[in-house]
Amino acid sequence: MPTPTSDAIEPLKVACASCNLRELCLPVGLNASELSKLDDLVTKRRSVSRGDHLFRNGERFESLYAVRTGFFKTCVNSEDGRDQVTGFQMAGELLGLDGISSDHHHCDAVALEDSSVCVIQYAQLEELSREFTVLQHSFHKIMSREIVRDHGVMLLLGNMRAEERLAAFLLNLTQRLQARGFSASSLVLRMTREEIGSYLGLKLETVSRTFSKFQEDGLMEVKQRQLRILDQAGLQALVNNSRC
Amino acid sequence: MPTPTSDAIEPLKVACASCNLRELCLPVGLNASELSKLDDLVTKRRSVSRGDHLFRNGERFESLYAVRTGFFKTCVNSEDGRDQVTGFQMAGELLGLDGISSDHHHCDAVALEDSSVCVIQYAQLEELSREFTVLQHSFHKIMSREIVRDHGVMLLLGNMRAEERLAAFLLNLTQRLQARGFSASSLVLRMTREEIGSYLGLKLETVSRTFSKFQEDGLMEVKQRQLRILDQAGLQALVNNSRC
DNA sequence: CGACCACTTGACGCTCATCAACTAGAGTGG
DNA sequence: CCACTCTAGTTGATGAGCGTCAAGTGGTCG
Repeated sequence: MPTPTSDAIEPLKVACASCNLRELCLPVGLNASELSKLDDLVTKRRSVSRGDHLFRNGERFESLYAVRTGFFKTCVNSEDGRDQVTGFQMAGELLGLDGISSDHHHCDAVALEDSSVCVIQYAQLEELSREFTVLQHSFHKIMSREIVRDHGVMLLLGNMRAEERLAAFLLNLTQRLQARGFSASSLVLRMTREEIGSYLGLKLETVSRTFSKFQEDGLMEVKQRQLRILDQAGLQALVNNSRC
Repeated sequence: MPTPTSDAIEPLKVACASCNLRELCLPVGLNASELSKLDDLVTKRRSVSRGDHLFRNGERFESLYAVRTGFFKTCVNSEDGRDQVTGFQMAGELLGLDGISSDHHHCDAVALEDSSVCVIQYAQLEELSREFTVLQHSFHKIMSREIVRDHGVMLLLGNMRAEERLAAFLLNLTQRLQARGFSASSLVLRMTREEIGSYLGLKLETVSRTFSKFQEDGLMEVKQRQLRILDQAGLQALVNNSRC
């Protein structure tokens, strides 16, 4: 149950121009004057406590959200109660793109730790991107990148075996963390085995077993959610060599 | 092997305004004057023979393609030679959205029957969509719809069993055919069992077996690629009731 | 300290992949 | 027109991989 207090809207001015995520987020490539225009659009910040929803499937779509701090998962659910995690989002990544299609969200977005997001009014974003070619183009690129990413997940779900899936997942995660200035080898998972399993099309027991196997094989150290990659090349080899 | 002659560029004028796909394709919601502007943009048509590529992974991205007639598949391939069909496209559907992310295509698009497409210069589309709000919005909706569709496939690949996957696939296919004025019950597959399997994360033998089982169960008639749906509700029930 | 939840590990069985043999239909050439 | 070939599809036998069920461990929080 989400507590209403956790979704407090902060009226604080958030300056994209001074945000350290501006090279990862929507503002990529904008010049100073364009950035200041973008700031007029991103006027609200919102805090979401761990476990709470940023938005839910079926809710009216009005805004995109850029993760400022924290960590999210998105998941779709079928009528008969099946649940599929479609992605994990960290700082600088955009949430809510699915909502554009029908003015309603098609998935749930849940904070996996206490998080804060920048609220981007979608109507205003469309307006501003008619004015600034660069913004328009980079928004399109972000949507397209999401499509490419999803196709990669389809490849993973359709073709790979459990070990390959988990290895690919870990490499993707560490790569994104590294792009944000974190260590490429040491990380703390924000999600449960079950959530990883849901994303990868596996059961939590299989995820757990595969972690144990990676540890036995000297590829990594696993202490609950504390991970240390010992052999990145080894993980990469697992992903690439389907038959070995 | 693609024959060079099959990719002939036809300089024919293609009028979106008079195209019978305008309610399914990019022009949705545009008025007469906007439609005529769009026509200035969509100046080329291209024919692609069965088996030939419309574009390939790695090629420079310059245009989107709207399927005018025919049928396509798109597939991604990993470094180690794995192949995953990411979608099947029919009349009115857009191809190439993945290319926007990096100015290069990230998948192959192959015609499954002799086909023709409208060539949409992407740079011009961006330009025009800065001018026409409606076009901008409907383009965004198309991209978002692609994301939503991909999430649906992820749910299918991550959670469903073979019968459920095939049933969901068939229902999706007939629904799209019906939207184009074809029968909801009788159809001819344009793709092989292997291509269906690749899309659904199954092997061709499993697809074949599952078709046979559906036939035994009286859900449909299967004669090679000629299908007839006998019990649509039965297929729907398969998709919805994961435990029966 | 006790309760709870995430996680681990083992035993077993189902689903689907794999391998293989066979059939049907389409295209080819004598 | 018939044999020949090629590809797509069907069907059977077998087993690997992962799901399921169950018991147990460890860390966390009230």
